[in-house]
Amino acid sequence: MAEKLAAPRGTHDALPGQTPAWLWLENVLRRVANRFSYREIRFPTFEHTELFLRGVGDTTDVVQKEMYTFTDKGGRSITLRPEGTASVVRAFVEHALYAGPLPLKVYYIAPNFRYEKPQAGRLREHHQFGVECFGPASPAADAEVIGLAHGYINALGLKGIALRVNSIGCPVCRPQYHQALGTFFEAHRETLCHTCHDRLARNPLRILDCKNKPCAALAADAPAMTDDLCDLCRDHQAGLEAHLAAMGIAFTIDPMLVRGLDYYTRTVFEFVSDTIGAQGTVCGGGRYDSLVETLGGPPTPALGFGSGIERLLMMCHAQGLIPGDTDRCQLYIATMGGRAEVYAASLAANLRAKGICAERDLMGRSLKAQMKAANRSGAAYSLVVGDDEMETRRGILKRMDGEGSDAPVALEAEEILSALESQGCCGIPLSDAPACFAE
RNA sequence: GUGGGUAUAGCUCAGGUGGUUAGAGCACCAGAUUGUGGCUCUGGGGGCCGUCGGUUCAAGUCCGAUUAUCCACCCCA
Repeated sequence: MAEKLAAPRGTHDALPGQTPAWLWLENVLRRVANRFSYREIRFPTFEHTELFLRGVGDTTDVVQKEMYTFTDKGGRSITLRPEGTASVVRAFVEHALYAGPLPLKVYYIAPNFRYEKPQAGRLREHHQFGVECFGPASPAADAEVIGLAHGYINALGLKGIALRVNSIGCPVCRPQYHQALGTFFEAHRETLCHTCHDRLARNPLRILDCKNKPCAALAADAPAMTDDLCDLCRDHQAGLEAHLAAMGIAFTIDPMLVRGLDYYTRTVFEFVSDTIGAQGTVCGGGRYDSLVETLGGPPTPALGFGSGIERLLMMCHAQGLIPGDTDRCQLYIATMGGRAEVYAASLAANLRAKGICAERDLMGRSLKAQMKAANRSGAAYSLVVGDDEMETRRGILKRMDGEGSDAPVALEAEEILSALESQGCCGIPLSDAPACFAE
């Protein structure tokens, strides 16, 4: 054998045994998004590097040291998307969706790429369910977006996830706060850690998020943003809290909550679990009222969140929430002899066209081994086609669960189909409604 | 980018202080009066013990490096 290759560091395959869990999760997410009238948006996996420099912010770690950036054959600087919001906003502006009816509500399920050191719940390619809502400035929208996240967490049955909310102000009040923070931390410069010295110069807000004990202790005494919010931000925050309370969504105000992406204004929030390791943020987002304008569109308030699919899956696994695979084979056709094998091919094809999941041996196995395979496939019924059956044109539909009685049947697709249907084993139309609308 | 743990079969792991042909369970394949699965029993295939170098008469075992992986910091989902 030739030398083996492995998937790149920090990436994972979803093997056939694991994809049912992904599909289940994605379906729940799509349905919940659908209930809130969100529509799916799709966008490229790579963008011009400048989009993220301008959108995410060039002081962020994500942009400074985690992007997969390369020059393409045309000499353009291209970057593999590190997060979804910038792409959605770009599409919103590029296609002038601001000229259409607002609010515009979109969701996506897409991979993101960041050059990080892999860890529990942290990958170099991870998948995100994200939603973005363009147009509304009202805190009702903040509450609805948070409500959507709350909605799928409930729909999945997840326990032990806490919601933390904060306001980081707006372009009017944040500069004052920055200044207040700056002077406060400047006075205690010697107790700050190395990285926080850097933060002090670039973005003192980040010091609040530092986990180093001395910094955290200092941060606890730092002036809180809530004290420096302008009236409009204060009203907005109060409105959000009132909405959340009315919706029965429990939350805590966390003055230390700061997000690492520069575009956030006012509301920021996180849904956090402490059961999946150190990387416990399962959903994070907020309002970004200036981003559309920053990326060349008209001033348009907007907000959204991103939610890590892999982290959600980890939690669902840990809490035993993932249902068994229901995509089982319905009929396994076992054959003996060349004539039967060819006939089984036509039977299987006809039944599949009628929406039955029909399986047959492709490995040239003995009848006994075929029955084993049938059992393993989870098939509800099996049908043996051998010399006798080819002679009499009749066979026996055998129930693989060993219960009830086996049914004689003529060896015609139509007859087999009606026999299956009479036992409640029905075909599924091959052009079904989209999964998110299926009940 | 910084720190710690681990690396033996497809998977989960055994292999005291170095000592002949490296093991188990699960999985896979084949049989158990030759046309019928699940349970049981029997047998089989499959490992340059992550890689390279060092110590030694002798290395899966000790030392070093390297790579991968896991966990934590940082940051984020």
